[in-house]
Amino acid sequence: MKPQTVPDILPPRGQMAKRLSMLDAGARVFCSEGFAGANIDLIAAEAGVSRQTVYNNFGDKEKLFAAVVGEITDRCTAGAFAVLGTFPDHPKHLETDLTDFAIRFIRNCICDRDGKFLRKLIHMEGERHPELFASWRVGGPGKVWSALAARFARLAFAGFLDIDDPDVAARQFFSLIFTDLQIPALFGEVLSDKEVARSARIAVVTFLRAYGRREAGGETPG
Amino acid sequence: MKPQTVPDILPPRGQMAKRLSMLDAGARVFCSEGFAGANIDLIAAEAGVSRQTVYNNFGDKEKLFAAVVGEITDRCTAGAFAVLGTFPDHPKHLETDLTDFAIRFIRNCICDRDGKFLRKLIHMEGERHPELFASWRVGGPGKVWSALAARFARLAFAGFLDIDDPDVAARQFFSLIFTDLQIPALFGEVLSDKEVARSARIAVVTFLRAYGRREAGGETPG
DNA sequence: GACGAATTGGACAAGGCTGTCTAAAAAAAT
DNA sequence: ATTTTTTTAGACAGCCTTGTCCAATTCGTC
Repeated sequence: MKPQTVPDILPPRGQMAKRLSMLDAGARVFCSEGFAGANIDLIAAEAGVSRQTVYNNFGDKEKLFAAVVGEITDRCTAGAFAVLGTFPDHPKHLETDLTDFAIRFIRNCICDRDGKFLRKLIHMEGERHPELFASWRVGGPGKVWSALAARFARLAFAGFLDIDDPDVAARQFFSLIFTDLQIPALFGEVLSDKEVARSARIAVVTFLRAYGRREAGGETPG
Repeated sequence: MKPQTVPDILPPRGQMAKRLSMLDAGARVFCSEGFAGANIDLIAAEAGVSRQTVYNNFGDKEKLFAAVVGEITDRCTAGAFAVLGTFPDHPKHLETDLTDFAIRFIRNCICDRDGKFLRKLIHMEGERHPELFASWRVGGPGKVWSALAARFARLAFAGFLDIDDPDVAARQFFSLIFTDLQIPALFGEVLSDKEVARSARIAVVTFLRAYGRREAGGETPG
């Protein structure tokens, strides 16, 4: 063990720190001003670097934007899979565990900074430059849905749920989760933990009304 | 009957035609280029008027944008209420009638031109200029949800549904309807009638699994 | 400490856009 | 038919932005 050189990228220092700083500032400015309205000088200032450094690192505005999109989509996909790893495969109390899972998903994938950025980036440039998001579409939502569907299928197999089509159930689960978050999210409103918890709770209640086991009566098993 | 003077505004002619044309072109250009990227010359050209006419009618770019937002939000709200008027208050076959209603809603409020414009406008400027959408928020989704909740409550009272909170059920109904449309809509993809019908169908099936009457068992009553 | 790479701040040209102004033309109203 | 209003095309100033270039400076590393 020679702690002299640190080959790992644990503390992003030096060039990497600047690069991340620029991507971060780029995400902020692009999202709030739009691509055309975004000002490279402002991005450089917010990143704490000179404009020339931005051009040195990314070439031009469009390439910077593409890099920002790549960074955000990667982070969002990683975040979604991280939360997916906390799915309650062996639930003690199904409703509670699913609700907690939903809360984690909302907090880490929808209401967080990257989630907001991703939504805005897609809305801004999804139609004009779909190729920027092509890899995200197949590696992000597509895979996340499949993975969640597999978890639901396992729960159904174990007798916790009554599901015909796990893929449909997975997509509808997300949709129900987002029900009351969509409009506030559009206007950048920050949701309190209480609101998030309430949204998750009523979503899971409805989800279980639709997909919970029929024979075993609802909330009072014992 | 003196058809010499036409006080009504039935055929939008003259100034009104130009105004609508400008609002229309403005919506197209603002939505595809963003506010900062939108070019007044291009809007004027697409509207078939001179740039000066745009300035004469709306003052400046921001006022034109506000007028576009007002026009689109008004149209979307009106469209939503028009579809709401076709709700099956006395369903012959609940699932079929609700599915048809959902299809009408998708076609006329989500997948139509104004629906697309509204989503983009909100995403672009909702956070920066929430006041532009304040009246829409209370008069649009808020009222539509309430109205749909009232219809569901009536169906529940008539014994067709089993609903605890009609407001929640109404919002979740919309949410389920949009499940499979969100991402394609983001990328401007046009949905076939088949896809729309399928989305509506599986949404209504799940909705009825959650909120259909309990005692009258679903598909396998025996 | 010394070297090379990266960074900085500023100046700079080229281009685009907004918003105003004007005189001519067209449209509408009387 | 005439008068009034609206529309048009074009020119124009002012401003902002992108992207490049360059000399001076700082940073990371040996």
